[in-house]
Amino acid sequence: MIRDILRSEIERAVNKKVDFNVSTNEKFGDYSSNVAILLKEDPKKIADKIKSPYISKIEIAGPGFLNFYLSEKGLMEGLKKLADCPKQGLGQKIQVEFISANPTGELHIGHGRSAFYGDALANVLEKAGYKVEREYFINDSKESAQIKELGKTILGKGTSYLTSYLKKKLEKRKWKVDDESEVGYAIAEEIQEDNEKFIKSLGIKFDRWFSEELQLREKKEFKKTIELLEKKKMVYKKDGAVWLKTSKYGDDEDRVIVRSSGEIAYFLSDIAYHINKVKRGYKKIIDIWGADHQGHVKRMMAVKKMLGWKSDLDILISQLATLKKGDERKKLSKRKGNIVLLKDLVKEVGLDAVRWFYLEKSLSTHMDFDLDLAKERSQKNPVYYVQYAGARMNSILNKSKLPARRCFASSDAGGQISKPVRNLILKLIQFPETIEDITKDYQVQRLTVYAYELASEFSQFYRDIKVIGSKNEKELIALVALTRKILQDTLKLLGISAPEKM
RNA sequence: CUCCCCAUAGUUCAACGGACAGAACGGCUCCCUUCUAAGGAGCAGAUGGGGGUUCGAUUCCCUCUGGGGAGACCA
Repeated sequence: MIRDILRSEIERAVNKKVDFNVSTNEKFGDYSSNVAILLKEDPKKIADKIKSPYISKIEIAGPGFLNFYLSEKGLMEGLKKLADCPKQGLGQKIQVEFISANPTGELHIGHGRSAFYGDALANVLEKAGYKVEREYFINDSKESAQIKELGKTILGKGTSYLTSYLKKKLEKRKWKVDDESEVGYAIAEEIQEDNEKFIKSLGIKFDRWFSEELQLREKKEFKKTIELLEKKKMVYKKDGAVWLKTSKYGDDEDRVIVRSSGEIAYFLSDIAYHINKVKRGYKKIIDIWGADHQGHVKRMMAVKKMLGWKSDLDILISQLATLKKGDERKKLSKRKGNIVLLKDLVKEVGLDAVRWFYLEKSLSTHMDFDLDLAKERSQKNPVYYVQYAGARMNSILNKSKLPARRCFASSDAGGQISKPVRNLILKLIQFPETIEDITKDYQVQRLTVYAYELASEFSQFYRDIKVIGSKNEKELIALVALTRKILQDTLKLLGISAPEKM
């Protein structure tokens, strides 16, 4: 990346250890750095020491920033680096677990956050060179409370989860056994199957569907986990229940892992699951949980410390969506029935617009879900602006008689790079930087910002430069082809289609 | 009562501790003999209050206010 090249050029010039920035901000040169401010040195002196063929000009501005302008060679170098994107992953294994909705009903719009965010994050990490596994945990243990609850409803002894969807599923069903666990599990499997189908239709592919029942409970993993924790002397009995000393490792209090009834608590299952994951040798495990699980973060982190897990564990919390109707704000609640299914939203608004709608927001934002706005946005969504720019690129490439070469080589510039071309190149070379930034801070919405900016930059280029018939047509076609490639890559990471025509 | 998250234009959202806080939608002006006007150019409009750390704070710390979550031997 050109940013890294500039960084090392500066490092060489100052020859000191300092954690400085090299950033882009179109207002201030192509790249800019605060190195002089941090070192409290005369920026001019530092600027004079930097000699690089990639830099054509250094400006000193503001409270001592160095603003860099790339030379033609710098621009071309940046474009060359596009091919080998970032490489920080080096094939390390990362696991991303997301959605993991209970198999007791359909996915609602709250699940959409985890779904699209997790998918896009996994895509980005993959692009950055990590080996990513996407995993979905199915809470389907026959011992678990919600499966039993579901079972009760099925047997007519309760009303939990009783949606029209479930009612339809239960029509004309007769049960030979009178066992809540068994019937609950049977129906949960069917619901899960429906959900998996639906998730696939969203363009999300999981590498592993991890069943709590089959891969933990049936394999006696709960028992093994308790034994392990006992061996570590981390458990004790109180009031007939088994407790884990999580408070020793940063949790607010100790937690029950086996209830006095002998049933296991969900927390134990979660520990067993994470032990299973850790054993697989990931460099990093990323869990995306709903806001209702935020209270569990501390206890899981406590277990990580307690057992000395080697894998990094990042638990991301997706904040709740609230439903807004006019001035009224409602909590999404299954019980109150003001739940909106994700499939209905997709049906109404379209998958591309829905994905954009979700992905442009950071995970920690409390989403105010205004259904009317979402519908309105189906027509005014920025995603169409981005796609439209892509369609224009296609149109140019199709109309030109010249073949689109892969590379926009230095010689193509013909000695002079015009402003619109230059701006477009600068935006292109920010692509790997955006990927790198996201792998560090997981702020996936940067990608939608980037996509929009790239489309916008291209639209200006389109206005100013007539490609077909120009004397530089060959070079410009190569640039357009490259832009299309990067735009397609970006949309692919977001899981959004790139139509050839609109 | 304790813990966690949030508070930015009229609205929905952005902003690795950096410069003059960006977009979109909505409002107001302009631009179609030009490779797709689903486009482009421009105007108006915002960091909840008070402290602190820093050369520099939307960002970090404290506090107040206002929202939302979590606080079961439910998940």
